[in-house]
Amino acid sequence: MDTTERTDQQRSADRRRRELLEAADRVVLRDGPQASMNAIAAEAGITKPILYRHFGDKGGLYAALAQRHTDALLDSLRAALDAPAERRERVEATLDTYLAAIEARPQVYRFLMHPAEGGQANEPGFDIGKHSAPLLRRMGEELGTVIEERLDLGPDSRQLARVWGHGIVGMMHAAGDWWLGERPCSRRELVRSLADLLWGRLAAAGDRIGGPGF
Amino acid sequence: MDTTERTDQQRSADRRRRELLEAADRVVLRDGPQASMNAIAAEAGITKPILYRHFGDKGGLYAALAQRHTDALLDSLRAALDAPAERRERVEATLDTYLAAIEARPQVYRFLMHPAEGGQANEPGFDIGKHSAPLLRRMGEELGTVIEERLDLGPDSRQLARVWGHGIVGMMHAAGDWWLGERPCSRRELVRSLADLLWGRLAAAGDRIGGPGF
DNA sequence: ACCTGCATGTTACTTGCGGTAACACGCAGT
DNA sequence: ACTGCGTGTTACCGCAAGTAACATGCAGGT
Repeated sequence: MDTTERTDQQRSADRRRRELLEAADRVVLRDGPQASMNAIAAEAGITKPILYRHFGDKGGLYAALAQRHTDALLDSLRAALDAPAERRERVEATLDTYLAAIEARPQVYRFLMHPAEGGQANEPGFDIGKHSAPLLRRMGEELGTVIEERLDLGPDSRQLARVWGHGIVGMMHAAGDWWLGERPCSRRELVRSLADLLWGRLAAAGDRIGGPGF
Repeated sequence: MDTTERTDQQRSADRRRRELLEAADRVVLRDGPQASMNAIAAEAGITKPILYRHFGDKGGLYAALAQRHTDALLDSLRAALDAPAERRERVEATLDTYLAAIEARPQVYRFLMHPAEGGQANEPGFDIGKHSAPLLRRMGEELGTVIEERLDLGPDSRQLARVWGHGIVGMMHAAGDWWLGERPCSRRELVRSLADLLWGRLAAAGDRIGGPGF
């Protein structure tokens, strides 16, 4: 039957695709976001056109690659979010999970955050990276959904939850990016500081002597 | 005298430099961050090598361009931060100033946030765009300084203030980016929602029926 | 056995960009 | 008139994305 035949072929193609993605992964892990198609093909032991047959263009490959890592990270975050503990504990666990991930694989993380590197970006027929960070968006939406599901925010809760989701994710991201570059403190301290911020310590803080305060 | 002569030349060079930057500005405003050196040169009515004589490489041009806008935006933010009003009012004014800026010139804003486009990045002697967003970093540092200057945060206030600075800026950025793409609400509403987040409404919110809440 | 279809792989090319070398003009000062 | 120097050009290199055209291995039908 052609169904079994096609299934066989499809499975083989899927396997190949996964192998290629893993090779690409290794290269990105080594070279960061500016990994070239040639380098990826070489790592996989093949040549460029095959990559293009499998993924269309560089944007396709990057999207597939990004989705793998994004899915994995989102799973971890969901686990931290779903842990049986107090709200503050879970917020801290979520922040810590994210920071641990970017700490473990900075190159991959940079790739996920800034995949628009493509270069001249000819985009003949397709618009790769029209806005830059699919991971940020997905995390923001996800967190927004969770917040809306579980918190009682009164009217406009949907809007508010989504804004907060994107806002919190952005806070996490920017602080993590800065922290990763300068390492001004331990991860634990960073987590506590950010959680404190979310817990309203900014509003609660007293003014410093000499001025009305921020 | 050679002093006056050199001053003349230097002034002429500076004028030229400013003209070139304005031409580059126009192109970036039109084409976004992927504006090519050729296009910028053409807009300025000259050819590539002159750009390279003035700015060294693309990174140099982008850095100069970024600094102009970054300085301007930071000035606006400082003004909002320094207004004579309650803390909450000023936080909202600052958020609104930033959002108004990115709303007015999305292309420029995208350029400032993702200038790492460099491409193959030969980097013969220099490392352009090693981390991606100088504007974010500068805003984060600036805000951190302001917070530390004016708020009494107890011990470790320096660390805490810097973390908060980068965190708040990141929140502003991510939420703004998302908002700019989807326009899910008015700017005013967005500002209020973010200020509410910073004011601890996340911690204060009640659980929804059926679960322990986020 | 033979031909056909198809996926897989290759080499060799085009296009477009960042960046540079070498050459040409204009205009001070001696 | 000759020299230095800043301004401008054309023509080129290297490299990366993406593509066309050709080769090969392996099903399955006749």
